[in-house]
Amino acid sequence: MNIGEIARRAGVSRSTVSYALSGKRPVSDDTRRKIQQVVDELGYRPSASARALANGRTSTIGLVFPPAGNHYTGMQLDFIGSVVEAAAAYDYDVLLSPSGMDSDRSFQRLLGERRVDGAILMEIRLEDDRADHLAALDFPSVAIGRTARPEGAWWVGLDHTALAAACVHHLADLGHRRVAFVNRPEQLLRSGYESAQRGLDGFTKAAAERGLTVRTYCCGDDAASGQTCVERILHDDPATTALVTLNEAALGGIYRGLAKAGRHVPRDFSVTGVVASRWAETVTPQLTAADVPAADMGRLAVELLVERLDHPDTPPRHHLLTPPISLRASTGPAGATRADTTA
Amino acid sequence: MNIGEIARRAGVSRSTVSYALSGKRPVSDDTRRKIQQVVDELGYRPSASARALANGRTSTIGLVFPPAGNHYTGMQLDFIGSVVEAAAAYDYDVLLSPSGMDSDRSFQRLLGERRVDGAILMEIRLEDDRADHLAALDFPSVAIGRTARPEGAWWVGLDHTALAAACVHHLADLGHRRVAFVNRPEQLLRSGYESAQRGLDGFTKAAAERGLTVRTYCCGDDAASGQTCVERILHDDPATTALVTLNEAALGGIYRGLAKAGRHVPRDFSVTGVVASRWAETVTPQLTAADVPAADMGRLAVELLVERLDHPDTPPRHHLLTPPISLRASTGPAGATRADTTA
DNA sequence: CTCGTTGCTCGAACCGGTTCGACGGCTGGA
DNA sequence: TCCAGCCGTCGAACCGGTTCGAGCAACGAG
Repeated sequence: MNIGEIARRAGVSRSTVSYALSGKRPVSDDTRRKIQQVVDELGYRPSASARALANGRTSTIGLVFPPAGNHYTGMQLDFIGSVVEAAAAYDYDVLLSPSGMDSDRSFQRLLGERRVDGAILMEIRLEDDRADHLAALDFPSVAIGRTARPEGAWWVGLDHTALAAACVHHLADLGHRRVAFVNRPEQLLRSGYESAQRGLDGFTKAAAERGLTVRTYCCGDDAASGQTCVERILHDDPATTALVTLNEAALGGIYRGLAKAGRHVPRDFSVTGVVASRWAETVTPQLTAADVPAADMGRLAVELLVERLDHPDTPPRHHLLTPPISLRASTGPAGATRADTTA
Repeated sequence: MNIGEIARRAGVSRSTVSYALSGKRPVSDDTRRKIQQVVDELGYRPSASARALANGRTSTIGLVFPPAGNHYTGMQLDFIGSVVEAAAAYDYDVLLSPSGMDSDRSFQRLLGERRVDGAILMEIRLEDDRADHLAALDFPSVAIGRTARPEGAWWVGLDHTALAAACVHHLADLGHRRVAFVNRPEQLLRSGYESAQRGLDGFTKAAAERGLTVRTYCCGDDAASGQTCVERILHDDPATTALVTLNEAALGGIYRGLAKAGRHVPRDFSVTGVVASRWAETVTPQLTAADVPAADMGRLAVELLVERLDHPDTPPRHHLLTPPISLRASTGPAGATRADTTA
């Protein structure tokens, strides 16, 4: 059931079938109907590979996500879901590529073998080999997150600096003076992982502005690490009354650690951070947090990429999002525990 | 930089280059070295589309996941991650396809346009259009989950009946007599969603065996629904002392509902169910549950599919997994609340 | 009636690989 | 010395589409 078969049965040439189906040249009504009938009868669909070979477009976009071994977070799932959905709306398929490094094998497949028309990069670093590589090749791509010098690039990102700062201000406004910061794992921070770096930066600067006493911690992406981290925090400075976290996966453990230490949230201890709303609402008490609009970001990334593919000469565009803090139930005025602090 | 260019620079014919790279026919060492050198210099990689067109294999597998609009659960993320990883190990890419119905557009793209060599189906129903369709076409596919009549099919599944029963027995052994079942959303149950159906079945039968008094509930896939559901349970029968759930996403809400109602877990109320371990460990107290080995299942599915692709005439194979219940901290002997029940 | 348009359709070339049959040169045995 | 056989290479055909230039028929204008 290739195009030749259709042509034969419809009594026309292959090119006429092609034109009838693509509409790129006029075809008489009679002919078109005849062809359409044969196509419907046989359930014919043109081969994606052949079409891709002929016109150089695969109608597929690559979604490059973090190296294996990493634990996936809920946010990433939301990204993937929304990217796939948005891509489908533009008639693109999504090819998943687990990739880390520049010279990664799977990365080579995407680009070198021309499996995709463009790519969306997740989990950006401030200095990002992959992003640099793509830019050097002028390969159409959109980053979810922005590098240290995002000027000439296409991206959709979160203003992690501002978000972390907003968390600090929120806590400072409530009277908290000793605040901890629970970041993503040290390995990610050190490798220049954007949200970890900018979040830490925003936290530190805002805390300095408000004259807070702070400690910052790295924490593994799982509940057990979260619990351990809280233990360390309370051991290092028992007078701590609040924390800010970027670490979604550790959240459950953080709560558990606080409960074990006898700190009631939000009466004795406030928790806030940057987390997707779904997860903020899962924990009890529900987390007051800057909601990461993962679904929007995925959709926006696809829209930018499609635009870039359709109009190769458009100047770079981007979206920098700063979602507001959603007040839920995990933060409250400092006070109760100040007593035993001063004691 | 196509194969002709390489051939010209190496001073050989296109076919020789092809053979040198694929190794399908012997090539002299001199020639091979010369070709390899040119390939390395130019960073040549053969076009995936052209190769797919020529030899009829795309080296891509399709991962068909649930229709958009569904909320994704943590389990699904683990599946996706492990499938992608395992596929990469076999040199396959993974194409994501959001698909529900048989005649779905994106499903048509995968099969009709021959974008993939085989497919993995997630979120199987007992009567599954997609699975039937694939079977009818003899299209290589592996289901994650099994249909009502899985005989001739390839699949890797969980014995939900046995798992739910195991939860019941665990609770009954602890002395619980009035137990609730929190299922996935009603819409999923009614559409014949496998885990919801078989889980309910296993729960009901085991409860009857043990002479328990039970009520079963459907619950939306989010925290708020979980909370509401617990309220309904305690309203319908305040003497309920335990529940079994399949609903990962509602878990946080279930805990919250219990806390709001003043039931302490596990002292006054036991909770158990079928949940991926990552999520069971996130909540406090950690959930005693049958751990869904999502990562293993993804890997096994890929292995089966690859085997089926490599040996088209192998008789159908499958894996039925029955992970044990991991004892954590959310279940305990019935007792404390028996007092006010009998009162 | 003839010529120039206009509107459809056709054949051929091309995209970039793979694969098959054939062929030339070298070696070894008779 | 001659021929068989083997090894390595080549040219051509093919996979299934798209696209371009050309050709043919019908039609209106002069």
